Amino acid sequence: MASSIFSDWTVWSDSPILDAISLKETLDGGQAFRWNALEAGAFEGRWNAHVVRIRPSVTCDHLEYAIPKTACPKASIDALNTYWATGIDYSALTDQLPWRSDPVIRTAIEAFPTLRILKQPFEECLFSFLCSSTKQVPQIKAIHEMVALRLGNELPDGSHALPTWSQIASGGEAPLRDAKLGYRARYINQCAQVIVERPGWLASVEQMPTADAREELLRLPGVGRKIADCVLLFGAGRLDAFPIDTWVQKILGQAYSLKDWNLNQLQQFAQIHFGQQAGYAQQFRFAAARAGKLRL
DNA sequence: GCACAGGTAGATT
DNA sequence: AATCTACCTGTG
Repeated sequence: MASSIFSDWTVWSDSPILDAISLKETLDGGQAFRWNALEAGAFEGRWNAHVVRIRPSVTCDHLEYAIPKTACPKASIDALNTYWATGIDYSALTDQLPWRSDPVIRTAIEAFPTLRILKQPFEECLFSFLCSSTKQVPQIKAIHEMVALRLGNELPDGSHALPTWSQIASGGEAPLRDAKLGYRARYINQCAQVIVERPGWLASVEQMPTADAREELLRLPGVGRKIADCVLLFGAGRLDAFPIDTWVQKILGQAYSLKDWNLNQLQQFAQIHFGQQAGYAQQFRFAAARAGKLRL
């Protein structure tokens, strides 16, 4: 076997414990778009300047990781813990969801018992979901690779990071069009121009209370309620953010008999019935719906 | 050829 | 305030 640029597999002592199906759904179910499956249940992912591999241990009671030999181990493990929000007790949160009274939630948790919400870099997450409108996961992933290759810094393994907003702004719209972003290219370029004109603004948005942060994100071209809530949920740990897309709309319509409700009414319903973990509950329903576990 | 895919913004009822 | 429609590209 050829020598690898990656370190040996190492125990990730603070790792979450996930079954294989929940792990795949968490990494490749539409929250993040830069994870790829390797052999033997392992995954390789990229965010900011990090390239990380993870896999279940032989005994499946923790995860192991590997990083490029040139990477700083301490920075990498800190980044992993942040990305996975390992400080949050997801098994306790799962138990707080209304599965006892809600058969949809119960079915979804049975299918993906250890599903988690990632805490991705806020600025990258905004880019990701600007790419996502009326696109399917494989296409979104392909777009990410093309944009990274054209505009992002090279990483230790020869692949590329996603570009910073500054790099996107400098590149203009053309490379985004080349990356098959279509009409989204104009929005992304406009966002980049706005963001570089206001240094520190986007970072400050991440720190705001959820409602204020959402209001700020909605000022960006191409960012509507759904994308804003995805960025808050998957990029800022706001589990109360509740993105309503075509899937969720269908689920709420069928399973909760809310067929003729409009988006605002559905938002209200979610806030009242699913509360502080509304977004987490939504991700369970979304995963179950996509897996065909719900009658829709 | 044509509808549809984890939307949004602007125009038109 | 609710309902069209254009906007790109890929897939079935």
